[in-house]
Amino acid sequence: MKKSLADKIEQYIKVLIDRSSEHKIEIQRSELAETFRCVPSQVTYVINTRFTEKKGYLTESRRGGKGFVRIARFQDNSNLNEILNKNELLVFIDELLEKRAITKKEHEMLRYLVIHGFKDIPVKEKNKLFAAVRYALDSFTQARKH
Amino acid sequence: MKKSLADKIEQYIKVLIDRSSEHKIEIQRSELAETFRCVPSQVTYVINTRFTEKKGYLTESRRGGKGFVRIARFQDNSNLNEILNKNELLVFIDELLEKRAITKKEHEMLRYLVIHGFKDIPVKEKNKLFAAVRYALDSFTQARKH
DNA sequence: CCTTCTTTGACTTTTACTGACTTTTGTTTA
DNA sequence: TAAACAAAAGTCAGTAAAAGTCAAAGAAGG
Repeated sequence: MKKSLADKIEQYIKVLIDRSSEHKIEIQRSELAETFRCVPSQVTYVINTRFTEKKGYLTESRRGGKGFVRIARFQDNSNLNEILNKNELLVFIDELLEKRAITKKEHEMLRYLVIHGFKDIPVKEKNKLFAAVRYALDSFTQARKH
Repeated sequence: MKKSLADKIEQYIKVLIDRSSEHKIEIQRSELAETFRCVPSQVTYVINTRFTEKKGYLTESRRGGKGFVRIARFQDNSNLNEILNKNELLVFIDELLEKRAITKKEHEMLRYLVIHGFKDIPVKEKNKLFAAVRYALDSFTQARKH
C-alpha cells in the first residue's frame, strides 16, 4: 500500500493541527502546493476529501490577496457524540410519554422533528440545540401541568 | 496567520469602537490612511467591505474641510431578521392548526418550542434551523394524513 | 477489465490594493 | 458676497494575488 501524494499532504496537515494550540491551522494553499511540488488544486482535493465535516473538521477560506485556508478539528469529534446526544433527547422524549406529560400524537411528532428536522445544522451546534430542546420541552410540560 | 492590511485596519477600528462609550467612533480617513501608510481609498475599501449594514454597522461621512467618517455598531443586527424568520415559522405553525393538521395541544407545544427552545443557536444557523423545522413539520403532517 | 481514487491544468471568481480623477464642504480673499 | 482655494471624502477601473471549479487523463486496486 503505497502512500499517495494526497495521503502525505493529509498527514502533514494533521501533524500541523496536532501541534497547534487550538486544533486549528491556517495555511496558504499555494504555499503548501509548492512544498509538495504539486498544483494547488491538489491541496483543494485533499481538503475536500479528507477534512470534511463528517470527519470532524470545519474549513473556511478566503480568496484573493493574502488568502488562506483555515482548518479546524472540533473536539467532540463526530458522530458518536452526535448520535449519543440525539439518542439522549429521544430517550427523554420517550420518558415524557411514559410520564403522560405528552400525548401519543405529540410524542410521534416530536420524534419525527428530532430525527428529521435538524439535518443541516452543523454538528457543533446540534448538541447545543438538543440540549435547548430538552430544556424547552421540560419547562413546557412542567408549565402545562398546572 | 497572515493578516492583510484590510484585516488590520478592520481590527483597529473595531478596537476603537469597543473602547468608545456609545459603540460609535469618528475618524478621519486620511489620518487613518497615514497611520497605516496606505492610500485613503484603502480605508474606504475596508469600510465598504467590513462595516456594512448587514454586519451591523451604520456609517456616515462628510467630505471637505473638517470631514469625517462616523461608524456606529448597532446592538443586535440580527434581531430583525431573526424575528422575521421566527415569525414566518410561527405563522406556518398557526396555519397548520387552522388546517387541522395539528391539534391545539400540539400547536401550543410547537409554539413554545420555537419561541423558547432555540435560544443559544447562532443567528446564522437559526434561519436554517427554522427552515428545517418547517420542512420537517410539513412532511410530518403530510405523512400523518394517510 | 472496470471502478474508484488521484493528479493535473486551464479557466473562473473573489479579494486586496492602488492611483487618478471627481465631488463636496469649509475658508479665505478680492 | 461671490469667486477662488484648500482640504477633505468618494468613485471607479485596473492590476495582482490568491483560492475554487471542473473535466479529463492517469494510476491503483479488485
